[in-house]
Amino acid sequence: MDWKKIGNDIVVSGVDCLNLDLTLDCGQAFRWEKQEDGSYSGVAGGYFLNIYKNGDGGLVFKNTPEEAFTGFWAHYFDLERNYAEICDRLKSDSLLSSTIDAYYGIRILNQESWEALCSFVISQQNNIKRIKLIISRLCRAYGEDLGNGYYSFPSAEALSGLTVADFEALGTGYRAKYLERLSKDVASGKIDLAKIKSLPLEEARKELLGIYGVGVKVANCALLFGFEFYAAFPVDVWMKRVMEYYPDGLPECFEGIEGIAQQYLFHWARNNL
DNA sequence: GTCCAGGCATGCA
DNA sequence: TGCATGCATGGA
Repeated sequence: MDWKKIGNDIVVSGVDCLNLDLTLDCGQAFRWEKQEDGSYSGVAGGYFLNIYKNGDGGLVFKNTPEEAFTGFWAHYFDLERNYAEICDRLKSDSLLSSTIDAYYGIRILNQESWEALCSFVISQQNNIKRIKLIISRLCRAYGEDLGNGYYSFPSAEALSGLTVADFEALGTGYRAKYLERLSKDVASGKIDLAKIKSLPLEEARKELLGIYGVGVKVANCALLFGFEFYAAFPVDVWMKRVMEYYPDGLPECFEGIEGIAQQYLFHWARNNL
């Protein structure tokens, strides 16, 4: 991975295995929208970003300060990780072999713990389109105004004063009571997300499972997308169908990177099952 | 109108 | 421990 500043843009070359359509619109993050020119706009880490690939395959971070790129976006897009090597390894599994060829370029986005946990509590028994709708309302109502109609994901502190009725008004349905308690507990420090991130996987999962409204599926999504546990393997209604292809358990080549394998299988399931 | 979605808490055996 | 049930909402 190599990058340089061109005007106000950061242009990254040598990034293999990154398909923006597949990565930004595959149900791991809910705040990216494709623009008419094919680029993607969204917000993460309190930063607005417009991103696209240029004709040379370079990844263009438009109007992006160097410190935002090095301090946040490079890690968010997991640019330091060798996905080509990872995909080669996963392709020793026969189902993933064809799946990775078909959907090459899905990456894991390293989202902030709070946003990921909160988003996946909202995601339960819900569809991706409506998850995006609810989160968009949440950010517009309580996030920081970044201009041009973009808002940051509201902090736990910003949400800690809301009532259950306030969350219901966003369309969160029966999840409102989970969000109300979660916001207060994270804001007060009763739930320490940074500490959870520092624990071994099994202990981190146990901590998350102790949170009201967080079960196995939501915990594993949060672990994978918000706590950098690449061995977390979320199983939702789609993945349950995929699991019939692995009656003897997951193959050895998934070891340690189960979450990346899962993203390809999830995408395959949604398009083929 | 019915069914479903990146499920969970609760009650009951 | 495992299983049935209720739950809010909006799109198909």
